[in-house]
Amino acid sequence: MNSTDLTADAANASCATRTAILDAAERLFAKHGVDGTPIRQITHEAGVNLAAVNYHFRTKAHLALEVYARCLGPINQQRLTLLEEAEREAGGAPVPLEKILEALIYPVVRDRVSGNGHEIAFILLMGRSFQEQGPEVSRFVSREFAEIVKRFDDAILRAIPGLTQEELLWRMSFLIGSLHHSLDIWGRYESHPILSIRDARYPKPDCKEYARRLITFAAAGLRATPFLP
Amino acid sequence: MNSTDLTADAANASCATRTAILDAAERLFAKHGVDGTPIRQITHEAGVNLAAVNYHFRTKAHLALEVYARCLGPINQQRLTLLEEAEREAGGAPVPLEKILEALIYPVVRDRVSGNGHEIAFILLMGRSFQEQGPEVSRFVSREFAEIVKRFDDAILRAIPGLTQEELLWRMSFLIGSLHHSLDIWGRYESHPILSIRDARYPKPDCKEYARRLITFAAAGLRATPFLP
DNA sequence: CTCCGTTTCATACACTTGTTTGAAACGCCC
DNA sequence: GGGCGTTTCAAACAAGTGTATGAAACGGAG
Repeated sequence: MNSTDLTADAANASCATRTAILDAAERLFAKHGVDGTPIRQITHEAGVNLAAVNYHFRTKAHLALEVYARCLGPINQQRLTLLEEAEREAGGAPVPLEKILEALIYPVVRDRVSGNGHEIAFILLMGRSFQEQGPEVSRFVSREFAEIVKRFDDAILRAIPGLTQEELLWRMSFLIGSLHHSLDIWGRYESHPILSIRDARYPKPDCKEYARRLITFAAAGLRATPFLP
Repeated sequence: MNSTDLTADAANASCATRTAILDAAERLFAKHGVDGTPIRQITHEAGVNLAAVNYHFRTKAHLALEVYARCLGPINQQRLTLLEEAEREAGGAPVPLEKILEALIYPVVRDRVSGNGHEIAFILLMGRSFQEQGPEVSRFVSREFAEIVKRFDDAILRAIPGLTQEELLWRMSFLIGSLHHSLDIWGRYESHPILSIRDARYPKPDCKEYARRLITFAAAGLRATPFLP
């Protein structure tokens, strides 16, 4: 009866209209943002009644929270799985940096390219979640990322001896920014305005090649010898 | 009489309430986004009447456009000035990569730290401008960036022999993403949720140190030898 | 079939949004 | 000071927003 419970609030989880709402909301949230998508558009696209969203999820914020959770969970799970796999493969030795970055980056890229079911990347809204959403969403997202950050920080610190924790903190923010922004460009490659100003156009790289480019860039940035004052 | 003219539409530019609206709008847009800030909040914060914004700027979109223009102009101007200065200093030789990045990054960082007049960085909204705003704003922003991109692309290509244009295109998107995201974190360093999950806390770096960290990271990433398949 | 909890529906409510309107106040030049 | 273009103001408008309500439809258990 605790109304602050986030998962499985009032309804029994699996339900046709419920998941239909979640799917439509995820697609529309990714395209126009949470505040930018009216509930009516969600219900229209999902083919359900307007009141359904207020019945299954108590409010729009709760809906957004569950969309975030449903999208973030599998991705972070995959990240951890890939990292542990790489650690097992490396034995006791430090995991190669490129392997770590692959585990961090690839799940969200793969999800972007019409992955397991929801075709549009919702991960792009994660970065914006701290600005647009209320403190509830922000806290949930950051809590969801807590373990990820800790595990990957440790792995990277082992892979790059001499890198301080403070320097890593900033370089991780650089890395995450690179990931989100370039993913946005990659996802809407054909129609992105900033690309049309270049004279020459190049074919859109596929998922693997894009990830490789990003990993190469990030690995070099992470390994850079810090400027000592 | 051309109503599609963007700069100096109906009013004679300088006017007390007009600039008050622009200032308040810039501050609020940066904090809550364009769609997230009602006109009433702008006029209230500016201490002017509600109808003033529709009188001086015809519509809210026009207001946003002028806010973008007023913020983007000086920053890009500074960028070009710094780059030309570095080129003059280098004679005919290629400008050192770090100098180029400094010219690209420093103006927006400096603007962020309570610069010339408007204290809050509006530059953060630039990246989002393609998602939230209509095609008018997107086209304006991308046109505004056209020269910047071309000039800096050329300079970087000269500084890093062997780097292909296609690879540079992607690495620039990585760099811009790093800049925007880390700037967001840096600006709200004390209260950012993602930072509170780390055990240890470090003092917020000052403007110079933050820029140096980013430049070190980006320079290494740009210089990375591309993975050849 | 009947009953009852669950789900769906049409409709309405209260509120906020951007924009418009017409009158009042202001600042000048003659 | 009178007249007039420019600017400000209070009030209202129409449209869209999230949410609440109560009745109708559904679907098994008795």
